[in-house]
Parts: sequence; C-alpha cells; structure tokens
Amino acid sequence: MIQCPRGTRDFLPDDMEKRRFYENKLRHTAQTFGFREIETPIFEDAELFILRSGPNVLNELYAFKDKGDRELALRPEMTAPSIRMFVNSMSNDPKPIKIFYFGQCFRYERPQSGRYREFFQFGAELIGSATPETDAEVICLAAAMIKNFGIENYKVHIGHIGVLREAIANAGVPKERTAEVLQKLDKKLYDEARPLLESMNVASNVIDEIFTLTETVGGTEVLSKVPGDAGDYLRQVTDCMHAMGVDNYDIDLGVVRGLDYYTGMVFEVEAPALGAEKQICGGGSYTLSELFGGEKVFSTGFAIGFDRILLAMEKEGHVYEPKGIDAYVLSVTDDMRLKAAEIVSMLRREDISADIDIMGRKMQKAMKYASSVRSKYAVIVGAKEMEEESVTLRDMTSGEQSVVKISELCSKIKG
RNA sequence: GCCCGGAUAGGGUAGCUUGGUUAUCCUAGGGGAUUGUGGAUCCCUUGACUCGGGUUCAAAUCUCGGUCCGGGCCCCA
Repeated sequence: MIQCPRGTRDFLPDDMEKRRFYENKLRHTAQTFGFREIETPIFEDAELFILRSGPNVLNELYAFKDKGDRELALRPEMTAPSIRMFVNSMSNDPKPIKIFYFGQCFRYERPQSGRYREFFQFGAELIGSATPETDAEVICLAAAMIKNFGIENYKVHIGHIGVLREAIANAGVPKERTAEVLQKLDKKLYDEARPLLESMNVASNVIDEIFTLTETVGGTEVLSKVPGDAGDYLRQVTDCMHAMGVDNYDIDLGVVRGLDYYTGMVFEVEAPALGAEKQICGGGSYTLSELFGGEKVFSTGFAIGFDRILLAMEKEGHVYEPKGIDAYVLSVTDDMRLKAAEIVSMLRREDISADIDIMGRKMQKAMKYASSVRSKYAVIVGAKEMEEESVTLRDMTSGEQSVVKISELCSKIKG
C-alpha cells in the first residue's frame, strides 16, 4: 500500500462536500465586500519567493528544477504571486484593486494538528490604497469570514509594526539587524533581546522604552500611549471598524508577524482551542510590488488558514451534514428497469440530482442504497402506477408516499 | 531539524506487561431470507497485526531501523 506523502491528505467525498461548502462561504463573504477572485500558478519562478526572504524561508521551500533547467518552487503563500499578477497585468486598473484567492500552498515543515505540508489558504489583498479605511476594510472582511463560520472563541489582535520599526531604528539598531530584534520581541524573549540590544550600544532606558511598547496591550484606550502618528492612525482604523460593527479585538503592539514585508498595521487572529498551531489568520499592510519590478504601491492583505479554521469549528462542535441526492429511482420489477432509466434521465435533465440502480439489485436492496446515499425521495416505478402514467413518490425522511403523474414528478420533487 | 507518544480489516477496537492453536468484538462492504418499500432481525461471505531487519523452536507481542500520525520545540513568508 502506498500512503499519502508526509503532510498531505486525501479528501473523501464527505470531506470535499464540507470543504466546498465552507470555501464558497468564504468566497461569498469576500464578494459581499466587493473583492473578486483570482487564481495564480501553483508553482512559480523560485525567485519570486526568495526575493524578500531569509534562510528559514528557503529551508521550507519546495524548490526544484524542471526539465528546462528552470528554478521553480511550489508556492508557500499567495501574497507574492498576487502582487506579481498585479504588477504584470493589473497595475493600470482602477484603484483600489480588491482581489481574493483560495488554493493550496506548500511548506516543508514538520506536520502536526492543523499544520500540513500541503495546506489551503484563503486570502485577500486590497491594492493601491493606504488609508485607515483600507486597513479597517481588510480587518472587517477577515472578521466577517470568521464570524460567518460560527466560530465563537477567537481573538483579533491589532498592532503596528511601523511603530516598533521606528523605535528600533531611532535606538540606533542597524537596518539589517532589525529583523533579528523583532523576532525576539515577537516571542517576548526579553532576556535575549536585552543583551542583543546592549551589544548594539542601545541605552538601557531606551531598551526599556522598546519593551514597554511591545507590552502595550489592551482596548482602544492604550492608543494614547502609542507614539508618533501611528496612535492616531490606528484610532482612525478602529473608529472605522466600530462604524462597521466590528468591536471584538484588542490592540497589541507586540504583534510582529514574523520577519516579513509588513510596514504598518498588522493583525492576527487566534483560536485558542487549537493548541500550538492556533493562529488562524494573519495580515497587515505592506509594499511588495517594487520588488517585482513595479512601482511602489501600498497594499493591505491577509490570509486565513483554511484547514485550521475548519479544525477550530470542529472543536467548537459545529458538524456539517452532507446533503445527499434529491431522488433515487427504483424499479419494482425487472421489466420496469428501462422505464426507470427514462425517468431518472428526465429528472437529471431538469437539474434534479437523481440516481438509479445499475447493479441489478432487487427493490429492497435498492431502497437500502437510496437510504445510504441520503436520497430525499425514492421514486418507485411499478406496473400498477404506470398504467396511469404515474409513479410512487416516497419521502425518505417522513416515509410518506403518494402516487404522482410523471408529468408532475419534477415539480413535486423541486417542491 | 530536535524531544516524546502512537500505528491491529474501510471505520472503531481486544490481545502486547508475562512470545505459544484458526487474532476478539462492534460497525461497514458483497450475497441471501422475509418474494411491491430503507434505516429491524437472521444466515453466508469479504476484510487487518504499518514496512523491513534481528532475537527465538515460535513474534501482533521482545529488539533495531524506515514510513506515517499525534503532543511539544524550532520555524511559521
């Protein structure tokens, strides 16, 4: 037996039905916010992902050479491809540009619950606008998606990486070492951050100020403690979010979101029930387009871990009930089989999902099968009813049944 | 990449400590019975010790390694 490669999964029909249902829910939510779906290649020029990345990123990249010696990589995320697409084909489109995507990504990591090597991300990017309303719109979309999934237990944390970057720069930390410092601060490893900063000749009181900054956590009242314009900016973001009915978040300047390309507002959503891999969503504002040969354009985006958000729902007890088919057509006797075939075909032409026995089973076994495929109705084709161009229609849930003219069968089933 | 735990029919499990007949039970799949009606019952049947090496007269059981899953760390673009 050959099993799935490590960190990948098969999705069975019941899984897929559930996943499609929730994918479409996300799509629908994005569309109600005026975002439009895109799709990019599942592999890209490896350079696209290497351009702005550190060594850790490379370690986890599925990179390979194709037969034409091209350096390619399976996409580890979809923000870079989206911005590449924007630079290549959408840079002259009316701003702002609102796009979303759903698809699998690949990272060579150690799998555990909620973490796979092939995983699915849903994301949105709002390109070409840098206002507080832009950030609010994006956060509200993320919040709406999570809310529409019925998840109760989650936390939105909003931060501003520009504040920290500025404080660190003012403290005299060289630009190329900012990431190193930010990483320690993200983990709140002050014991390690302090000697690191001291080694860069940062004064002790300045270090304390930086630590205080990352410890700035709470409701909108803490915004008064945010230095520079960022406090005002975030207040405008939260005011706008309030107007849009989103209030369940906190301000947390310790949100750093890794070492990446974010420049201003950053946010993340956690579902504590998930354990180690509890982050279900992350995003912020950034500029990337200039790296891919375009003009510098401000964007805000986020990505939701689809597998994790499904897991979070399961942990909260949400169960998806598979839908089943509309009708199963049974012939009472073998001489009715062709008539039954005609009828199932008629139903299908009318866009009714209908099935019929093809294994030569007797009526009773066929009825059992109809039940197992969760058919709403059984259409019983027998000689008696056929004399009046009719069939028996059985409601599989209630068990009630009635004789129905074939000409009225479709409309009866459609209800 | 590091530490730890696990893997027995399609799904869920007993057996493993203390090696020993045909590997337990539930469920599921196929067929049959009740002969124009499913989710009930009965009968027949299909189907598993994760893979490879070692110890032994004998391995599901002890042992080593691989694979995969899970808990934590690293990382999380």
